Amino acid sequence: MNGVPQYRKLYKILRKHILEGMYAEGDLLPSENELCSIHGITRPTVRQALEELVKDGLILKRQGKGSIVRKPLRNIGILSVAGTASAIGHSYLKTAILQKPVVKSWPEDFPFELSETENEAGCIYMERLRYVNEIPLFYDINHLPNLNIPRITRRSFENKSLFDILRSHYQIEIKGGEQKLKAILPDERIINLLKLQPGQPVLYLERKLRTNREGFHVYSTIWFNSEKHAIFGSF
Amino acid sequence: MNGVPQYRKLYKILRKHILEGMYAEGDLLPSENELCSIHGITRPTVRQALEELVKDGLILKRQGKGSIVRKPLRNIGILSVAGTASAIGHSYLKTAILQKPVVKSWPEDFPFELSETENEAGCIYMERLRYVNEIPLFYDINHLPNLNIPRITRRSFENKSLFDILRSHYQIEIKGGEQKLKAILPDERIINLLKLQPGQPVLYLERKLRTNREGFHVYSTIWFNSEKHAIFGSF
DNA sequence: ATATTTTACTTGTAAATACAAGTTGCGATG
DNA sequence: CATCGCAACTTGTATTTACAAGTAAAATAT
Repeated sequence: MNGVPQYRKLYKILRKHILEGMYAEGDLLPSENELCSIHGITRPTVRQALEELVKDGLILKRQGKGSIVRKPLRNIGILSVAGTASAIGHSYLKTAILQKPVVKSWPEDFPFELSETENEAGCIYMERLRYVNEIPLFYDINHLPNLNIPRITRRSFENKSLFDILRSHYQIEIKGGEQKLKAILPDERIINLLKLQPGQPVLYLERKLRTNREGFHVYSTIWFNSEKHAIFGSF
Repeated sequence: MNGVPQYRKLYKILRKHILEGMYAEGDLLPSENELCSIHGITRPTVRQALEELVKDGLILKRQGKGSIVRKPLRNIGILSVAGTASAIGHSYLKTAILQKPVVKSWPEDFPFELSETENEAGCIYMERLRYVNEIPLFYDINHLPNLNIPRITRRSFENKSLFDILRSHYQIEIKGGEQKLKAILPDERIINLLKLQPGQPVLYLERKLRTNREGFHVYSTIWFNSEKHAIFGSF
């Protein structure tokens, strides 16, 4: 546990408290000075931890008032999904692996620009279908460069997020990314996979995710049935 | 110009330099220590400015290396739009006001939850249609609470962003927000406004934007033709 | 009682300083 | 000549201190 910065530790503690419901929406966190004396650190360090929470959208700060707790959102991977009828309990989420990770060469018509090293390394490819309450919600395909990720094709991905595995086994963390969003009429294959009605549109996303390894990106293409659930974003 | 914090001034300078192309993509900014001596401020202040640029996605930082400049994106209001064929020059963007700001009561079926004060104040309503190269790209309706924004119904909005007017005349700045995204088949009215083919889907967004005035939100509903242009996001 | 001022809190900005940790290139060493 | 290691950079983390500015409630004056 050492090697983890103090502000990071405090961030994780506060994050846990908020997500576990120790505070109601609109409650104030302890003041910065209180957090200092509680955890035996100084104010700039505390402020760094709070800054992270602001980035997550878990608090907002008001000068003269304090740090206000906001309602947390449910996430699926790094996708935030909001139900129109009811919230999605993570217990009802299921993942089917349609294609286990395999080594391939990059597709000819790959929609993203690749760096030299990524191109030479070849790629790992996988396909997943995610269900909520037994109904398919979205289908995604993922490409990542075959760079220093040994044995990834052997790992079991059932009920584990790709991002969790990258983080825990390879110390690869998602730091951000870019995405392109469209509404499209999907082709036959997607219609069958997501069990869509004819003429029913889907959200189509292309994303390039940045990681803590420079030049190592995760590329995802996602088809999302937004009839009953919407994609939710906070910024 | 006093009253503006130093880190904010430096942020604006660096932002300008990056957007005006003083640096190519991948270039390094001057080091933090160099920026300190150039502008006569200390490192924490410089780091605050750089932090803002990171948030904007204009730079990324690598420990031991420096602050790397990234390619800037074009924005329309607070929407980022990427062209599939060619980039959108802002000179080709046109705005038509379908409904000038008027005072109304909040709609019955308003999709957002309102605070007490917002509810009592009533709302300002406006509709716009935005064109790129004479082709309608998206239609948006906006609701904002009628709280301390005198004479807004009198102002001209031609070629001026709603957000620009809120900022310059009322010191209201957008600090963030939440959005819900879906792919839908639009109704007749939207089909006509955006000149869509029958059966052609659109991106539908509902957003609630937070401002520096507590309890003052801007609510937008957007129908976006994503056939030729996609919505682009950085996170 | 009500309105105003004060006070005690909150977060925001800023300086000066120190050391840790990652990156890169130069130079000594084999 | 090739390689290793060191030195000189870079950003990351952390402390200490000070004052400014916004908020809200208590104290005071009207």
